[in-house]
Amino acid sequence: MPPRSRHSPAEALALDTYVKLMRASESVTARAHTVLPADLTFTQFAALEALYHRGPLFQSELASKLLKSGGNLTLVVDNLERDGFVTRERDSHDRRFIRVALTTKGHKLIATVFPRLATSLANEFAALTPAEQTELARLCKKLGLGSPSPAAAPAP
Amino acid sequence: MPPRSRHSPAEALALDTYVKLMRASESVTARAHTVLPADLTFTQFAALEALYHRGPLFQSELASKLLKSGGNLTLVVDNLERDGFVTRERDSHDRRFIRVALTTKGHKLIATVFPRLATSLANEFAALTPAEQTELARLCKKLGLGSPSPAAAPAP
DNA sequence: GCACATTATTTCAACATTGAACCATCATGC
DNA sequence: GCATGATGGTTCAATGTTGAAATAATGTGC
Repeated sequence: MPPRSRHSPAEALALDTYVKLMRASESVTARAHTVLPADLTFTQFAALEALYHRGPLFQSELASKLLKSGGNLTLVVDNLERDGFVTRERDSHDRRFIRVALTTKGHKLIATVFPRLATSLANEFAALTPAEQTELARLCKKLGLGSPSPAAAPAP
Repeated sequence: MPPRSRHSPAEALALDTYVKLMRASESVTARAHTVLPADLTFTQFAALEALYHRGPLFQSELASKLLKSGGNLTLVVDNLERDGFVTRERDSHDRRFIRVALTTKGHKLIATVFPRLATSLANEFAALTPAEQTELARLCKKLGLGSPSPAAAPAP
């Protein structure tokens, strides 16, 4: 016997919306990703993009922008450094910090690749009208901020 | 000099919407995930959930449901089998196929954990009204299907 | 100045993920 | 039957990912 769905209407609606949200983000990402060079991973792209649009950053800043762990960034920056796209430099005032900056090669790469991704994303989102995109952005922002529900509140 | 944004309005809107879409899906997933047992990964949960709601599946079916590669599923099922949550059984008619099924232990786990996730998701989506959730689901579905743009069409 | 906590990074084990190479099994055409 | 090709699964190398432990540098209280 298959388990009969015993969800409240609120749960059923949330589940359905969640599945569609995940499918949309995964498939748009997958399709847009195809315009990137095959040997550039999405995380590497995201790191280069952050450095491109914000200038040199500390590894910890990069980690929080990308919502990734510190240990992860160590590896990602390792690989980008090995491939000559970024440089590491210890901060002279506080030598715990490491400043990551684009090399000329890295700057050239992201300056070439980013516009391609922008075009590709615009193409994907052309499935929606501008008004629909604006509404989607608004709903996602509201959702991403989180509900001020008591169940989600951490103990003070 | 920071690169001046040289995007068309369509690209700027798509980029903004995309970032919010990704942030929303990532943060909702991260917050909802906290109700799962710490030693159960999200992919393992997703696999158990598929088996729970659809019954035994071939590994290839599981891979396509979860949008993951075949090689990946081999490892995920390995780990689930090692922990006693699923069993593998060769199909007697076509011995290339492997049928994956929940054990009693696996069934008990997902039957306990899934309602917790449903409640948690309902809590997250309470940030939106039911009408907003319905609209979000509609927009995500439309977006996930992809636009019938000529640029996305593969060569016949 | 010294113990102590704090912070940034690294290291490590475990798992996820992909894509390619490989193996086993089946189906087809001869 | 047997070559051939297609299909499902496994294996492998490389990268991503986390969380915890370890390092290193800084700041604080005394």
